[in-house]
Amino acid sequence: MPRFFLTTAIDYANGEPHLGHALEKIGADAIARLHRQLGYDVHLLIGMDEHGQKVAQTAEKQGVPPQQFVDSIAEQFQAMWARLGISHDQFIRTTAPAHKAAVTRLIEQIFAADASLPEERRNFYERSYTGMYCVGCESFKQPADIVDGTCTVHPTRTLEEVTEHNWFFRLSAYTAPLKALFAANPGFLEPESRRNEILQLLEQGLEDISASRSRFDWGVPFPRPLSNGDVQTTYVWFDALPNYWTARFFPGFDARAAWPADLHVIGKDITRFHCVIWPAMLMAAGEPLPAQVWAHGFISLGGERFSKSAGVKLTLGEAIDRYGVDAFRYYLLRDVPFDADGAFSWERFEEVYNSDLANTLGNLGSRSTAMIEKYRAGVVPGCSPDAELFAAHEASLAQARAAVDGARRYRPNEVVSALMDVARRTNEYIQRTQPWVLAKDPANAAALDTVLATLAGSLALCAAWLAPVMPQKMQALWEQLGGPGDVTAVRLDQPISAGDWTVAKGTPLFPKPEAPAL
RNA sequence: GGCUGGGUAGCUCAGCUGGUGAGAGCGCACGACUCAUAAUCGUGAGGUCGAGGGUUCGAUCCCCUCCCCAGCUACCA
Repeated sequence: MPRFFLTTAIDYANGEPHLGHALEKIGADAIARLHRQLGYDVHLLIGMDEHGQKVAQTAEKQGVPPQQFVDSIAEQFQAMWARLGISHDQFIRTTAPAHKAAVTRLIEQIFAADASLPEERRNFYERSYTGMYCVGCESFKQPADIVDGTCTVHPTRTLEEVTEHNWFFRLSAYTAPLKALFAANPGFLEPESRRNEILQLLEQGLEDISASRSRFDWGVPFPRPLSNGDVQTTYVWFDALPNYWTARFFPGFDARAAWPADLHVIGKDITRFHCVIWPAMLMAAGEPLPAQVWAHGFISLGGERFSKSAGVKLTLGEAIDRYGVDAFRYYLLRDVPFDADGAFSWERFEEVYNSDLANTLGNLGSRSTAMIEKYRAGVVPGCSPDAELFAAHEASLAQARAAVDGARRYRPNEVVSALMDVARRTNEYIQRTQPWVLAKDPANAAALDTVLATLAGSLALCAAWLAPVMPQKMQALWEQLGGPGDVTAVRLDQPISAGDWTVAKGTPLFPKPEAPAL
């Protein structure tokens, strides 16, 4: 069984989970579930990035120790992922001892490689950095952030010129190797628009970056002291990025988490870190690179990019409560292409729920199970389904598969649309064959058998293929059809037959909200 | 400023390397049907394919200029 190891970005522990976090997890979860049902041995890794200055500051403002603070944030995130049905195999936290030890190990691995290099080529070296420091932000400012001698956030504070002595990482040495990587394997970063940004960056040439910090200590101590004896704190990205690599050093993890990963699912705002710094670190350490990075887009709200302030207008809880978890997952995956941005709106959510879920799919389930009960006492005829219709279905399934495990990967929204094609096509088929007319004349029994078998078979396909998107609702549909066991265990790469199942029409899968009284 | 991507029916978007009548879903209008969650099916509505110019026998798709939107332009993450 081939292995598929995918990760999401670890979420920064300085606030509550919001729609943007959810989009990434739901997308990665759908990809993971689809791969499981396609026969892969999947390992989905998610987690929290809990170090760094902002976390320490936020904890201080709330008057709690940082560890206690991140513990409560991590709890909130995990509760949300459970509620959303995220099927991760591992939840990593960068404050875990196993992670911290492994980060040290990776950095030491780079130092070990440096031992055989001449000094001017070593990856880690000490250097003084002089920059404009804003006391308000407690961080150095780049020229672009400085207007009239002050930072844009704190115009009343004067910037101070501060010199800091740090460990540096020779990122500049990786300009050429990274260019070679993209030349040999353009697909390392998808989609293409994001790749172009990185290629442009490489064209400009990379600058070295600091790998340690002196101004705060909420992090992993940098493994080697400076020549003056000071022990600094590892720069957060040298702590956060390695989580993908450190996951396998946790107790109980084995080959499924073996490095390298097959896929990093990240937001488009952090491609630079995952496609430049991270591969450079791995090259320095002599480690293999992940197979692919997928940068998804963002979801906006009311025309504005999603952020904490926008989160005030929309909490995940109310979005989930509107039509249920599965409908929320469906809406996000259906309406936000995984390679571009999308917009959230209640109007659109309602439209998608009514049209796709209630009318097209839910009603197809209702009418099909009703007819099988009415005309065949609930038993699905054992004959073959309509060959022509199923040939068309097969074409849709091929598209769905290509969208997740082929030329178009990874686009769960295309899987969703391919399966809606199946449902729509089946509704047309019903209208065309008119089973209620066939049922009136016993001479048409064989034809009616074929129609009913086709309906059950088509619905079984929908249930199995949409289970990765809507696990609970599709399990309910599967049970109404009389399918055996757990729908999430159904293999998508093998034939699915509903012959001889016993259906039981239940309550509507996607009930429409009560119409307002006029 | 530089770079990248985009501007196609009311809405969300497809349209591979240029070629007979520019498409889908939703919404809308009309019609059909009754198995079904007043659901479904069919038909239609005719959008200067951002603007202007160019190349070509012919361009939504190629080139140039301009306008508008989004993103990136590196150590907060």
